Amino acid sequence: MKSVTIKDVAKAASVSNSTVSRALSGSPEISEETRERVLRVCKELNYTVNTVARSMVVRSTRLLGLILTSVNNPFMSELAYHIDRQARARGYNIILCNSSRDTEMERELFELMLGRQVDGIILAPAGPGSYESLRPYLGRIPSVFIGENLREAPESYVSVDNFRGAEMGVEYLYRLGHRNILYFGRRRNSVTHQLRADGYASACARLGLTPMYCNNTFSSTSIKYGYQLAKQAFSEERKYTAIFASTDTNALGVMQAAEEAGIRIPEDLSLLGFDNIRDSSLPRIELTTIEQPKKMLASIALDTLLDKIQNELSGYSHRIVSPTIIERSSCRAIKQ
Amino acid sequence: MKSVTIKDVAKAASVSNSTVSRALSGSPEISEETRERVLRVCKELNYTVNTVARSMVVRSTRLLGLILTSVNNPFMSELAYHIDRQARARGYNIILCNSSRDTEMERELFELMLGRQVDGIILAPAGPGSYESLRPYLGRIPSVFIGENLREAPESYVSVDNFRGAEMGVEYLYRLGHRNILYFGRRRNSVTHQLRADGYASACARLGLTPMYCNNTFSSTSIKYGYQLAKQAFSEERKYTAIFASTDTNALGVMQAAEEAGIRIPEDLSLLGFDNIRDSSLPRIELTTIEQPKKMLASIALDTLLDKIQNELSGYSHRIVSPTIIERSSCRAIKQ
DNA sequence: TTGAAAGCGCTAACAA
DNA sequence: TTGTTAGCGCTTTCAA
Repeated sequence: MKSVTIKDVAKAASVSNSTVSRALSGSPEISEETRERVLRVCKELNYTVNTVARSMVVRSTRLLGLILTSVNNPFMSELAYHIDRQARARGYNIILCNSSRDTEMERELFELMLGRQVDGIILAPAGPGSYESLRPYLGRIPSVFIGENLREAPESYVSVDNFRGAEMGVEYLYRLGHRNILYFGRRRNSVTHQLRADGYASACARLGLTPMYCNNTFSSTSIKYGYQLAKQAFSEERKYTAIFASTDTNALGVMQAAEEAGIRIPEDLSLLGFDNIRDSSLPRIELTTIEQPKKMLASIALDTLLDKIQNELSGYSHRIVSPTIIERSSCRAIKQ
Repeated sequence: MKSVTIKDVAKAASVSNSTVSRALSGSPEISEETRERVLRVCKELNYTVNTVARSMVVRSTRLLGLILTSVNNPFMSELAYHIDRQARARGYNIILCNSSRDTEMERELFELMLGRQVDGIILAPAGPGSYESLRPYLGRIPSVFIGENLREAPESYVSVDNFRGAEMGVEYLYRLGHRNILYFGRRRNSVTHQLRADGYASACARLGLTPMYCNNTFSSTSIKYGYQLAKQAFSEERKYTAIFASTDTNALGVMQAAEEAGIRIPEDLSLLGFDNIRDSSLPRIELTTIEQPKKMLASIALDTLLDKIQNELSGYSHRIVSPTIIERSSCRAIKQ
């Protein structure tokens, strides 16, 4: 498996190494004649450029680190897909890693990426503690965060407007006639979730509703946890006509618990989610939800990062995109 | 953003480059005393090893190429997740790419990975044409395929037993009393799908059933296509009591069309899938299906690849894993 | 238009 | 135990 190098090509074409390099890079300082000859020899010898060697001298790998909490999560995998497609179109490849929402592993991965000389890093923070943990490295490489977990930090990030999204959700349910709305799955250990809960509270205050919460005591969000939480909630008297779940996965858990408890959605209870993961559009699920525009988040994250890299910018930028509401069939209008 | 090199450390610790290198690599040919001093200086200077430079000399990047048709597909993203986790545990990172089921793009990506000097490649082939297209590169790098699309080729692959899985599905439905089973979504442009259809036909023959097909005329499988196909199928008279869908995504499409057509699952029609993607376990979906053990596929693919890399094996191996049936609630027993 | 030579940051012989 | 040196494959001055 010994591979063909520029040297081999040079010898075979009886030119110098630099001439081969010039032919390959499309440099103008070479005659059309020799370029053709060199390129022909490259073909014959099955020459493939060694990007690693090139990286060393040009001081750029055209590699981007993508650190997610888990690709095995529909929101993240969609993000990863779009980031890869767009990065490739611009001549970059992606090194993918999963932090499993573990701050220490995230730090390790960040350092690893640094060692691999990636040109930049896109990171979905494991949690609000990520900033402190990553701080020592942040000045050393262009990076962009996805989500609002690091919004207090002087670093670039792109996120959906979580606060506004939650407000929109409440307003929507209000318009449908709901006056008693339970906010389901509030979590304290995430800025994103804090913002959603705040948006909910703010809209309630404005509309004269009394906020009601069902707190998520688990460390993360999942269908399973949502199910357990909802099961517990359904064992008590229901003082609400609608549930606003903090995430779609939570909502899915609610749906499952409702199914078991014989509570019909939307006939007996309206259910609104947040994120619009792929599962929510499935037949029989048809969850009405607040959409995070994933493709747009991916685009902006990438643009922001490449802009930093290519223009060697040192400042930071905060980009917030608007959520939209996706109406499906888990919410219904009720009479007062 | 000028980074600290081994040279800087050497100077600061007043030793030679090689001593620093030795301290870092945990070599035994160095005194404990100097090692500690060097390591301390590394800390102080925030030294991070330049993996790219190291790769050049050790002729190994500890990077693996992972070429999928699309991470934005629950089966693939789960695979990607497990491959990443296990690769990292063994000191490797993953460069992720999406071929979008495009053979030409797949070829480009393969070549790109070669140029990036990855130590090996795991690839989920775009289609049966992939082998011919990739052939020129195959001898140049250890690689493993996922799925049976390249089963005729003298290359390593790991796959679930698609033929057997389909047989199992038919046997299961037969045991429930079904005698008229429609095979839904047969596709010709994929060996995997051909094998599933063959397994279905074989079991039917053995059990004395008449095979019935609903062919997928689209180039790939998705909920949308499944829905369109099923809508068409439901406009005609139903001569079957059960549908065996070639994939879970197809089954989900069937479910949606059934919902609209007022056909109840499983009361009016039993539905069986293949793959066991995450969506299938969702509340209200509860699709009974043939499981592909994704974590195991990931493990075996990685083991096979690393084995090839580390032992410089040149042969190939075929690993077929057994499918299992996951009973949920989309199939019911009927009386003859 | 071409070639020679230096050097990117690291490891690995070989010498001391 | 440590240092010196060469070299991985490439690009990029600088000279010819």
